[in-house]
Amino acid sequence: MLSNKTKYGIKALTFLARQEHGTPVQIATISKSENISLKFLESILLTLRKNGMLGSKKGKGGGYYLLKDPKDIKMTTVMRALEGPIAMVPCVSLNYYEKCKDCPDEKVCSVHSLMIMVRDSTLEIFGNTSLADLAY
Amino acid sequence: MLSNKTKYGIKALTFLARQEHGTPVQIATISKSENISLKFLESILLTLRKNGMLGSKKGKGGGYYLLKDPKDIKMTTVMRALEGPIAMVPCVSLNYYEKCKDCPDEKVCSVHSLMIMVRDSTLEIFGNTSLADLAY
DNA sequence: TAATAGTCTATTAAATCGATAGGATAAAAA
DNA sequence: TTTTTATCCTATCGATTTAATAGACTATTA
Repeated sequence: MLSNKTKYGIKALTFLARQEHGTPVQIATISKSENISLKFLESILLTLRKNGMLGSKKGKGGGYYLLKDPKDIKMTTVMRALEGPIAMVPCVSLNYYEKCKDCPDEKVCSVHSLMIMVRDSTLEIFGNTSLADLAY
Repeated sequence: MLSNKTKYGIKALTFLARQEHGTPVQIATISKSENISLKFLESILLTLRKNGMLGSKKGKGGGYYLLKDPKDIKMTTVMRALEGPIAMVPCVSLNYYEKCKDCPDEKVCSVHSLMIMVRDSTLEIFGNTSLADLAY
C-alpha cells in the first residue's frame, strides 16, 4: 500500500508542476487546494527539498518551487524519496539491497524470482513517467 | 513492502508444489525446511486452506496438500489471500475499491492515473504466473 | 485410549504511520 | 531596527498493523 506521505507528495509536486515555473507557492496554498494537513505537508515538502527536487524561499512571497523542469523529474526519484525502495522485498532491491535472513539461496527462491519480475515492470513505469506526464 | 506472511506463504506453497501431488506434508516439515516459525506458519496455512488453495488432514500421516494442480493456482489468488489488494491505493483496486477521502475527482488525480498503470502491470505478472512457474 | 497433527482464539511486543505541537530561523517590509 | 511572514526542525503521541507466541481444543490413526 502507498503511504499517505507519498500520495500527498505526488499531489503537491503535481500542483507545483502546474504553476508557472520558478514561482514560489506557499505550503498553505497547496494544503488547502489538495486537502492535506498543513503540518504533515510541511514535513513532506521538506523531504522533497532535501532530495533535491524542490527549492524554497522564506519570508513574504516565499514558498516552494520545482528545481527542475517537470519532464526531468522521474517518478523513480519521487517514489524512492518518499516511499523508499520500489522493490517489494529487500533482496531484489537495487538501491536498498538486503539479504533475507531465512533464505539460504536467492537463486532458488521462488519469491525472489517473482519479485524481480514485479520490480522490473514497476521500475519501467516509474522510470518512463515524469511529473510532466502526471501534471498535464 | 511484502509482508513476511505473504513471503512465507508463497514459500510454503512452492514447497508443497514440489511434493508428490496429494501427499500431506506436516507443518513442522515445511517450517524446518524453509526456516519459518512453526506457529506463524500454522496460521498462514490456515488462511490458505480457508481460501480454497490447500486441503488438510489431521492425525498421524496428516498435513497440508494442494487442492489443485500448481499450474492452476495463479499468483493473483495467492497475493489477494495473503497480502490483500494488489493495487497500491484503494481507489484503483478492482477487488477492494474505496474512494479517497481527500480526492474530489479521481479522473483528474495524478496519483490515480499513475497507480492504475502500476496495478495493470503488476496484475499482468501475477495473472500470468502460476505456482508451477515458481516451483520448477 | 494414547499419540499425532491440525484448529482456533487471544495476547503481546515492536514497528510504522499519520498527524500535531511548538519553537527556531531567515527574509522581507514597515 | 522591529514586525510580519513563512519555512525549518525536532520531539512526541495515538492508532494501527505486523510478527510471533501461547495454550487449549478437535479430529484421526494406531
